[in-house]
Amino acid sequence: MELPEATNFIEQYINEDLASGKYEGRGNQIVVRFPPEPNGYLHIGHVKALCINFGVKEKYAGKINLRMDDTNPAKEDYEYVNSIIDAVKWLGFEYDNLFYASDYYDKLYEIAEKYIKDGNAYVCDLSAEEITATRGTLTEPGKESPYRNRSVEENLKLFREMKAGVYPDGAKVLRAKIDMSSPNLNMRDPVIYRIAHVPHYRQGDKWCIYPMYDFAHPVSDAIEGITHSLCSLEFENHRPLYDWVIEKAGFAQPVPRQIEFARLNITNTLMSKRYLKKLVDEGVVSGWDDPRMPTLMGLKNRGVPPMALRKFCAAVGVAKNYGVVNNAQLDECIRDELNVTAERAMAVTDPVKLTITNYSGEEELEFEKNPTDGSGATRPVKFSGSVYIDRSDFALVPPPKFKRLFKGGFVRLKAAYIVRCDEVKLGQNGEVEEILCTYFPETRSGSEVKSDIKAKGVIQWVDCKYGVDACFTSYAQLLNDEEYPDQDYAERLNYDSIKTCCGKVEPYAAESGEGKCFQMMRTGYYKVCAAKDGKAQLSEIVSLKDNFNK
RNA sequence: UGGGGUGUCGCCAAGCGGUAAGGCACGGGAUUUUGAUUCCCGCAUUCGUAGGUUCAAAUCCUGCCACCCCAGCCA
Repeated sequence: MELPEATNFIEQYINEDLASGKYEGRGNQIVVRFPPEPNGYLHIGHVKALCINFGVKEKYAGKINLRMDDTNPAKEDYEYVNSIIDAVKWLGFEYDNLFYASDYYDKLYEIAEKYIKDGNAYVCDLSAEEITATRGTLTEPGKESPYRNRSVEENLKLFREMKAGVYPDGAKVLRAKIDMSSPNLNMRDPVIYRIAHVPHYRQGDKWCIYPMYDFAHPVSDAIEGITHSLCSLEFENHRPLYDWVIEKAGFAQPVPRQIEFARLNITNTLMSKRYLKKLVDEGVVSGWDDPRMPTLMGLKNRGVPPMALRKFCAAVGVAKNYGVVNNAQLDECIRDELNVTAERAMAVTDPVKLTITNYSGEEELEFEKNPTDGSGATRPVKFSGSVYIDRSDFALVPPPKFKRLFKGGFVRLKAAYIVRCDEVKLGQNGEVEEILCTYFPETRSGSEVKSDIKAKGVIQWVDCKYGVDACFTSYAQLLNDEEYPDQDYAERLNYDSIKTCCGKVEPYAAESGEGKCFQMMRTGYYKVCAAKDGKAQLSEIVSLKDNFNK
């Protein structure tokens, strides 16, 4: 059979498995799954697992299930399953089936009874503390439970009573009977069922015993006919148990194979659910969808295009090395995507008035919507000869290599004319108040007439007459680990992480509709938000590269 | 101190016995009505380390070192 070229070690394994012919009876179909527990919101770390799994499905024309790994009723809720589904869809991934581990509870229970009948599981009366105490240590073997050798009949009776609700939480557990002296702690008679008189968000009060991950996960994979169960590195130690569970359950070959990969880490990006929750609970952020959060809802809210996240995962690759990707790589992927998808608009965040003394009247000029998407589409932009430019685009004393405006210098007003600064009006504190310029009609943008007048730089502007008041929000970089190793993440996020300033923006951008993304020329990529207090609101997605001052 | 993993450029990451891909970052240059984009060019004689096998090793063998994971009735 024709095998696709493997681009990472997971695909190599899949190719080997395919080549071995083990899936011939199933038409060589590869089946994978993405199994989040619905106990929280998906974040950027999950995108890697998503991309890997959906990537495999795509590459091998296989199937993929979205499976809610909901075996702990105390933590799970529909709120999370809905948010997970939304996030997966937002990323543009289409799954073949939506499954719930909780739908397998009957089957799981049946297999547990089989374990008992086969002498592979027993009901243990030890308390949680006692089980911990007898588990042994890294270097010493554990001690066998005194209940380890109960008869099949007794185990069955007890287990059925557990299910019937005869015992309180913690009174008894079902344990797999494996090897208390195994060097792998996971094999020392792990608990596979616990009693929890807690209603399940989907099953209600039907159950008071719930299967543990180590039992439910492999069985769920096997039930669904998963061929490759991809998970993160910390489950490597569980693989022998994974295989044991499936083998003793008696599933027919071929059975799923677990393959582990390194999870995603990004510098200055908090990825642990626990800390993320802390930020929400302490009110450091406005919620799970705060634009500073690395949750998919947060990223979406910030204006990050889903494709940028997928490109990022592709760039990062898949391996087993523990690594931390520099967040510059993420930023670059976001820019890369926005560069071709975002329209351009002009905005000034720190306005200074520039008046052209020899211009009168007004006109409509052509402004290219996006010079990089190849469309060449333009839109009109009104010009009245009196504009706001950004304070940083003018210098009283131009630094070396300065390409923008200074007294006596020339600069092009983007899409308009080249102007020369003749005079500068200063305020009481010496700050620039107004810049007076002369414009040159023959330098009109797109003009056929050749002009000898040249300008080294091009700056953006917003017309005084038509410009709209705007509020710009930007999210500062978190303090980095090297400089502030002891700083708490919550503090880092809190520290000046939102900055706002008021300026002017073109009406085109202000009226373009909430959610639209623009590159505000040299100031960065921004998302349009709902107007507030009569002002247009623009929030930064990612800053633009700026090589000046390097 | 048991077991399971991992160590290739500042950061990710290919490589699978035949003489170090790529991306990010960085440096230089060209084009540009965004100091953006685009486009060139440069960027590990060396693969944790010490030995060994081989005509030939990042790739095979051995020892050592470093880091990560495992003692939830969480997933």
